[in-house]
Amino acid sequence: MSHILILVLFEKVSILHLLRPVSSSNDSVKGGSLYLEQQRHSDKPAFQKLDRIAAFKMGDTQTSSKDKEVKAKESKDKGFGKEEFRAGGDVSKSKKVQRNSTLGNTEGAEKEGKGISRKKKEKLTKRENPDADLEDFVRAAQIQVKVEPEEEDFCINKKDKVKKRLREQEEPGGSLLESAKKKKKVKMEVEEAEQEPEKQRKKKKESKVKAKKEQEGRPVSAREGGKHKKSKEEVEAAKALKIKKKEEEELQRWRWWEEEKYEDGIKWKFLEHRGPWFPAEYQRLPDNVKFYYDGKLVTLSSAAEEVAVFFAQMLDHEYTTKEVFRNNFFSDWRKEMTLEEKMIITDLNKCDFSEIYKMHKEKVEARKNQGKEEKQKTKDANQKLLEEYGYCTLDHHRERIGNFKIEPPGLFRGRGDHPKQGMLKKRIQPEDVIINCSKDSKIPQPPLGHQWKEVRCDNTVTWLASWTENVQGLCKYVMLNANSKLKGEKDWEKYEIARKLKSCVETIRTQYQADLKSKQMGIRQRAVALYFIDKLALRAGNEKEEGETADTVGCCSLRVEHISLHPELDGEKYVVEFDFLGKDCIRYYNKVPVEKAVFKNLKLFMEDKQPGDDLFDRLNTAMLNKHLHSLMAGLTAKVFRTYNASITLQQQLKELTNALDNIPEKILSYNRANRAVAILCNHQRAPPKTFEQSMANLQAKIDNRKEQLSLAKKELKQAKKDAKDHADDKLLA
DNA sequence: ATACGAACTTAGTATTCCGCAC
DNA sequence: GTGCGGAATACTAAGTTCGTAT
Repeated sequence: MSHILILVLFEKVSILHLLRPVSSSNDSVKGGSLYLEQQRHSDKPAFQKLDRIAAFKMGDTQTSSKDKEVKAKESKDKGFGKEEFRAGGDVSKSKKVQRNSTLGNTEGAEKEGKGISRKKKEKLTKRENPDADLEDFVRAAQIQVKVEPEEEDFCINKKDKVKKRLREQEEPGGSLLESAKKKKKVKMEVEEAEQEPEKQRKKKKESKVKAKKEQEGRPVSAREGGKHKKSKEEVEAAKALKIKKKEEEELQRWRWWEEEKYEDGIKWKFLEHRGPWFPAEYQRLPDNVKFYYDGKLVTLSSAAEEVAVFFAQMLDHEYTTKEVFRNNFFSDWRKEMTLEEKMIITDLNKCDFSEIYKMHKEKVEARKNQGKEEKQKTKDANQKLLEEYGYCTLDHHRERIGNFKIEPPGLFRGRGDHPKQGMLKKRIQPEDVIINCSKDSKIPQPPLGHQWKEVRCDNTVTWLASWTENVQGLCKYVMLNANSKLKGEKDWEKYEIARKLKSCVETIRTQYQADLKSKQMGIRQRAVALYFIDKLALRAGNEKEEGETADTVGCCSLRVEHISLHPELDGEKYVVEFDFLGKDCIRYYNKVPVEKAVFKNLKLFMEDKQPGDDLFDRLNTAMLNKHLHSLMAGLTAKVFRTYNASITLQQQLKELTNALDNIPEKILSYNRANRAVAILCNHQRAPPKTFEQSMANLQAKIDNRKEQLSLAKKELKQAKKDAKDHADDKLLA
C-alpha cells in the first residue's frame, strides 16, 4: 500500500511529471500497480485489492470461480498485504514476441464511409506542450520501459516507514522550471522511492510501532504526567487504537468473495439507506458585505447573490479569466436575476465582487486558524454526518457509501477548453432525486417539506440515489464506496478478464497482424486501431457530440491532424508521431516506431483527407468492441489497457527487484515499475500550486548545505595548514 | 445500423489530515 | 507549538460499455 507521489522534472522541459501511483479500483490502469484503491477511498479496498492481486498472476490465466475462491481465501489467510497488480509488462517487448496462434476470428461487417470529415477548426489546445526531451523520455520509456531517466539524481529519502509510501522526486536536470506558465507539467503517476540513507529511522519507527502495540489496551486519554511525555504517549495510544480498530474492522470485513454470486444481473436482495445528504440552503451575505456595479451599490436578490458568490469565490482561479467561463457564467447568472437586476447588470467587467471575495478569503483564513476545539467540533460534526448518512445496509451488511452528499451548486468546472465551463450548476432538490432501495426497507424520508422525485426498487442496479445534472444533462449517482462488495466484485471481474486476455492475447495479436493486410479497409482500420490500443494503451475513443464537451479523442476518434508519419526519424524507421488531447484534456505526445504494415496503412488512411477528418473513418468503438467480443467473451477495448498496465507492472517488478534488496530498494523498484505504468498510460497531472515554492525551499536548503560544505572544506584546509605550520615550528624549535 | 441514454469505471483536482523538523 | 509537505480522502468530471429504441 505504499505509494508515493512523485514529482518528476524533465530537464529542459520545464515540465513536471508527477507520477502517481495507480489507483486500483478506480482505474484499472491507472497506475496499474499497486496504487491501491485506497488512495481514493478507504484503505480497506486496498487490502482487498492486494489480495486479489496476489491472485492475479498474469501467469495463470484460467481461473475458474472456484479458483478464485480458493485464491482469495489463500491470500486472505495470508493476511492481506499485497496489492493487486494490474498491469504488467513491457509492452513493446511482449509485442516483439512472435505470435503464432491463429484464432478463428469473426469479421464484422464493414461499413461504408462514415467518413464525414469534421472540421475541427480548433487546433488542439493543449494543456501544454512538452518538449522534446520529455517526448523522448516518454517514448523511450514507453517503448522500453527500462529506460529510466536519471532518477537517482535527486532522491531524497524521506521516511522509511515501512508502511508509508515514499515519494521520490526526481529531477533530471537543469532548467526545469522553464516557463512557469508552461505548466505543462505532466504528472505521471509515479511513485518514487527513495533511497533511504537512514535505516535508523526505520528502526525508530519499528520500535514505535512496537510500543504502540504494547500500549494498545490503554485508555486513549491518559492526560496525566509530564506534558511532553503525556502527549507523546497519547499520540501513541491513539495510534495503537487506530491500528486496533483497523484490525477489528478487518476481522469484521464482509467476505463476500467467499459467497455465491447472484445471477441474472441481480445486484442485491436488500438495500436500505437514509437517502442522500443535502447541502444547507444558501444564507445571505451579511449586511456589511456589498456588491457594486459600475461603482454603484446594488443589493442583489438571494438567487442572484448566491451565484455572484460562486463567482467571487473563484476569483483566484484561472477559470475566471477565461472568456468562455466568464461568458457562460454571466449568461447563467443573468438567468437568476430579477428583471430589475438584469436591467442594471449588463457587463461582467463592471461588476465589483471584491467585498464578497474578501469575505470569502477571511472565512477560509478563519477556518484555518480556528482553535483546536473548534476544529474538533467540525470534525465531530462531519463524523456524525458520516455515521448518519454515510452507510447503508446491503444484504445484511453495513456498507460505506462513496458519495452520500448531493453535489452542491456552483459553477461548472469542465476541464480543458470545455465549452460549458462557468455555467451554473444548479442546486439539487429532493424533488430532483430518485431513490433506489428495497421495498421492504425503511424508505428514506425526504427533507422536511419536500418529496422525492421517485422511489424505486431496482435491484439490478447498484445506485442508491440519482439525479440529472443541469449543465450537461447527465445522470449522477450515489453509489457505494470502492471497498464495498458491489465495487469490489466488479473490480475483481475486471482483473479476471484481463487475466483471461493474457491467455489469448497472442492469438489476438496474430489476428490483427493478419488483418493489417485485409482487403477490406474497415478491417484494416480495425487492425491498426487495435494495434495502437494494444501497443500504446490508448483508450477506445468514443465519438462525442461536438460543442458539448472539450475536443478530446481516443483511438477510434483520432483525426488525421493528430498523427504525423515519419518514414525515418532519429535513426528509426516508420515512426508515428502522436499529438492529441485525451481524456481530461491531457496531452498525449509520443513518437513510436511501428511496423511497416501499420505505417503503410496509416498512409493509406490519410490519403485524400483533411486534417480534421477521422483517421479511422470506417471504424467506431462499437464495431471494434463487437469484434473483440467475438474473439473473447467479455473482451472490450479497455481491457487491453488494464492488461497491458498490469503486465507492465509485473514485468517491471520482476526485472527491477532483487530478492536480496532491502525495503527501500524494493520501494524504489516498485516506484519505478509504477512509473513505467504511468508512462504507458499517460497518467499526468498538474503540479501542485505549492510546487514552485517547495522547489525553491529545497534549492535553498541545498545551497545552504553547499555553502556549509565549502566553508567546512576551507576550514579543514586551513586547519591542515595550521597544523603543518605548527608542526614545522615545532620541528624547528 | 444507429442513436441514445443508463450505468459504471476511470481520473484529475481540491481539501483535509498527519507526521516531522525546527 | 508551528508550519511545511506529503499522504489520504473527498469530490466530481470524463470516459467506456451495453441495452434498447428508432
